Amino acid sequence: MKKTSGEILKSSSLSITDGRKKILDIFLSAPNALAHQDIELKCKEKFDRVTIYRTLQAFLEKGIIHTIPSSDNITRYALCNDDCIDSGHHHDNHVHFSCDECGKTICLDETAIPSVRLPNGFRAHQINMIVSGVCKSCL
Amino acid sequence: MKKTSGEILKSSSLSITDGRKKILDIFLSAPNALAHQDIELKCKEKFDRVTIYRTLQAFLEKGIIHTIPSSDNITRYALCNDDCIDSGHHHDNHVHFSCDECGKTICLDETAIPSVRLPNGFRAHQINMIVSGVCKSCL
DNA sequence: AATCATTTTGCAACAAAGTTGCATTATTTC
DNA sequence: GAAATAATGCAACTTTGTTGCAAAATGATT
Ligand SMILES: [Mn+2]
Ligand SMILES: [Mn+2]
Ligand SMILES: [Zn+2]
Ligand SMILES: [Zn+2]
Repeated sequence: MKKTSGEILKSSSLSITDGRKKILDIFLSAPNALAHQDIELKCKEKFDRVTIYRTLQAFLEKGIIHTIPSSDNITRYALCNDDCIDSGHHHDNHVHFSCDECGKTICLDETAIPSVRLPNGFRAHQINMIVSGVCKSCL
Repeated sequence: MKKTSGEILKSSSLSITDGRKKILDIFLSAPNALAHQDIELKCKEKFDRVTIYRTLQAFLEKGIIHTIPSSDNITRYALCNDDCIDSGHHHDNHVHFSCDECGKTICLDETAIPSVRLPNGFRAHQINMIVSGVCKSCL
């Protein structure tokens, strides 16, 4: 059973506001990762740009969403799995896929990032893997 | 024997200008990846901001440098190995490391990106792996 | 349910990053 | 060296993100 936006906000001890509920609902029903601009287009007339920035910031800190690095320099956000919310720090260990055709970025939640052996002297804390190519829908 | 900036520009059929030579020299002597701002700080008084943008763009297209995706939304550039220049398309298959301490990003040229098995229906064209943590110098 | 303390929001103003058009200057070709 | 071609600097602009502050909304308390 999936949690509602209200429940997620409550369990993250964020006060429940129209803006946060709306933005979280957008994430909950989105099939792909969202950039700030995507969210702005979906609720520009309702909420200020600054509010969206601050909301995303709050969600990030609470472990509700995570960012996805990209070559095109646009920060994209996607929902975390529940563990991030509870534990307070991110451990999204899956591969991200960016489609060259449709431009969409998605979380491959089932695809774990393979381990890699670094040169001596380097200590890894976090690993990101972004694969680009053609996605399932565009093939 | 390392190529000079002039030789690299010539073999990429780019006309040789003071700006391009200077910026390429900065890359040739840099131990880490450079953001636009890093370059600007090193030659602000000499070249216009726009010229730096256009130079980086030209270097990218010619396969002289490649971009490194990052979470902090800052595009960083580093020299490609020679193959990219000759073949005309990028195939920088190494891991990138971003140090949380010193903030520097470096190419781990000797560390190949491990292969990963994607779900059915996805076709990979390019793979990026960015490891963050503590680098050799900061340990 | 009304009150009060605490957060959140919208607005304005700003800073930084990146792009485009165009006249001027530099580089290459002949 | 002259002509053709390409690169540069400047101005103007867009997009992205940040900050301070007053007004509005939320959550806790009575
Ligand atoms: Mn993800
Ligand atoms: Mn590299
Ligand atoms: Zn696609
Ligand atoms: Zn370091």
